[in-house]
Amino acid sequence: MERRSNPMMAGVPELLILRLLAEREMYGYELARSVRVLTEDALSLGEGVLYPALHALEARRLLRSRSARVDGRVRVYYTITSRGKQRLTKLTTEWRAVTGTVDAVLGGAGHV
Amino acid sequence: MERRSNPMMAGVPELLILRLLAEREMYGYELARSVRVLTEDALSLGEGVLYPALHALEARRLLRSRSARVDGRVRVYYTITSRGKQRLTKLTTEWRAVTGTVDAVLGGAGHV
DNA sequence: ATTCATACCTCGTAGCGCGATGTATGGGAG
DNA sequence: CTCCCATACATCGCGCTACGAGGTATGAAT
Repeated sequence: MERRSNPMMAGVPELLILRLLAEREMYGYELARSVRVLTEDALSLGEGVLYPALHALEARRLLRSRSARVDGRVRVYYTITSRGKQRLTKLTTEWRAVTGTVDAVLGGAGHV
Repeated sequence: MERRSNPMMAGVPELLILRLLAEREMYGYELARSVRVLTEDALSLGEGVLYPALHALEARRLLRSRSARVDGRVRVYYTITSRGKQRLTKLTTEWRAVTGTVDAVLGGAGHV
């Protein structure tokens, strides 16, 4: 019955996925774990978000995937494409613009 | 035909409205103008976002409103309630947590 | 008489996060 | 040998939200 799903997370999964894959190739489950570890559980990339996001990103050709069997289990490894890198750059710029502007309003209050 | 509606804006309207009204009482149209001016057009609080948001906020008792006729035109002035202030504090904290964590991932890349 | 700024409003669409749920395998505990 | 947990993939449906488009009405300026 927990219905909270923080709207501030909108856009964040795509950004994080692209950013982490820009570093190195990873598989889905590994991405989820990485986010948990990197952010010390401040953010979580749940499976209901992660896998659909990966499929959508691949469909948009921002990622490419390969399957591999490791220790009997199937893993799907994802790599960022050059289009993905461009998208990451654009998203990062947008992110800084939006958050920077909001921060300015939150901070600099009454001077207008 | 412009269908882009930046997902990063999720949660931002509520935050901005509460923040600006914490400063002083304002009416809807004034809020829209204030955001444009304060952010130098970096952000816009369109009417399709603004008015539904104000109504929802009032329904949740985070705002209170009064109507006034000024120069023949009707204006609806909004004031933040104490519950609204609490909500603003909570949202601001959340905002800083999320953006701070994402920034950390964006910046500090490969050290894990 | 027309156009523009002010000032309010609503509707429909589309996008997205997310919990819940499902499948399957390998390893360790009992 | 069985049970459970971690690994590893996946989908579905709900609900929330932003936002363009469209609608009404007034006052001032052209």
